[in-house]
Amino acid sequence: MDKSPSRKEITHERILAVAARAIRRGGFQGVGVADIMKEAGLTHGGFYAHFRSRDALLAEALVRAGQDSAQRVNQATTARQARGANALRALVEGYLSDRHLGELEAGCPVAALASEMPRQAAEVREVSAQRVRDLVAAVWRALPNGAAPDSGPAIASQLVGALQLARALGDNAEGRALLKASRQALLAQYDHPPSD
Amino acid sequence: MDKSPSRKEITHERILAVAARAIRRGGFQGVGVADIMKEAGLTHGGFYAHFRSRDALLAEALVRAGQDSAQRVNQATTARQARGANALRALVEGYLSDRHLGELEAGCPVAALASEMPRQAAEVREVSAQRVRDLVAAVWRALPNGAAPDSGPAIASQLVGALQLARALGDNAEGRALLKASRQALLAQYDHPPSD
DNA sequence: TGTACATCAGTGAACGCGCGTTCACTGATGTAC
DNA sequence: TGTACATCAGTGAACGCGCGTTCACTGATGTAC
Repeated sequence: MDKSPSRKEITHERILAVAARAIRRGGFQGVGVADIMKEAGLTHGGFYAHFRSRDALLAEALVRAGQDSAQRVNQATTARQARGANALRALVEGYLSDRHLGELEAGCPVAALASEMPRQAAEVREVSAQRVRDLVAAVWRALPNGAAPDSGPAIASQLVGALQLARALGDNAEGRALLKASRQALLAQYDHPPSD
Repeated sequence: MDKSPSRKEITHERILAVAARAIRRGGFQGVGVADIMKEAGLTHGGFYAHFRSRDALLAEALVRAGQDSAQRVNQATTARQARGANALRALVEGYLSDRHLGELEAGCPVAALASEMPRQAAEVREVSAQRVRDLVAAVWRALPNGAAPDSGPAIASQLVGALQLARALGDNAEGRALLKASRQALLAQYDHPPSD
């Protein structure tokens, strides 16, 4: 049975929740120990009672961001499936939605951080690689039986790339247009709607 | 007619060439004024005779990186076309090559920097958006006549996404496998080889 | 061709600032009797 | 139930360091005569 969490564990979780959002908002390099602690309602001095180093926080925060995002994706996907979409269509429409374009801070950490990942310390890169594997696996699960094995990585790439290019264009008409084009191209290829 | 460049212009170009590689290697945030100047064989004090600010350098360096990379892509594409590939296949095989996976520093700046772009100063974001538009346009030019209009953004997204995910996995067998899968999926969809 | 001077590219010290990390301390929590 | 004490989470000052930016200066380049 779960022990009820200690005071320290509660604080640890609060720091982590703040950091998981902060790394997506500001990037790995845009996040400071003092900022995180302040946002969690603490002073920076206490940080090292909770984490070995800043990199250790980044690694833990990335894991947390992945969990949060996976849960959100699952909820959104389930809701779309309840309205009649198949698994792949539900995933693609959710991931490449205007909503996800804007919600950088609570969205997929791979899309938010991919180009910074190769530049991180080893412990952060390991967690990063696992986030990528998990994303590819999630796409794979949404594919119909008998899909080509290459489709998992290919579709995952397109999801991440489209969101990033759209965000680079901006959360505006131009960005949304790119997102829509990628979404429609994907659905046309992998999810031919029933002709009626 | 071109004036022969002044001493200052030559130095300016040298700083820019160093910076164009440095931003791809270290990211926008990983690049320091003093580092750039040192690598260009100068002291940091002279920097502000060449650039208004660090952000102004980042913007100019990104333009330069885009030009360098476009030239490389064009050369590689032309070489592959000379060996019989059509324009799209040549582009995809070049962009998603093991070589490009490893040469972060001289490769496509959009793939190297995409997730950092939304976090930059306005002058850097404007140049970033233009890099994205140029990439989509380059893909469009490689498509056969009559291709669906959505294919430009969709394929550009997949190119950028695949390179980034592969780099996050590492310049190793796992990263190359993801790259290969994306490449093959793309070519199977958009460039059905002649059956023989 | 040679000298005198103005221009200008680059130097290096200095600035204020914020970073990651350490540490002696405080004050609240919880246990022992 | 109440007091005494040990534990422990969090505080806040301090550290060394590197950053972007400024500026008075130097020494080389190039023009005027």
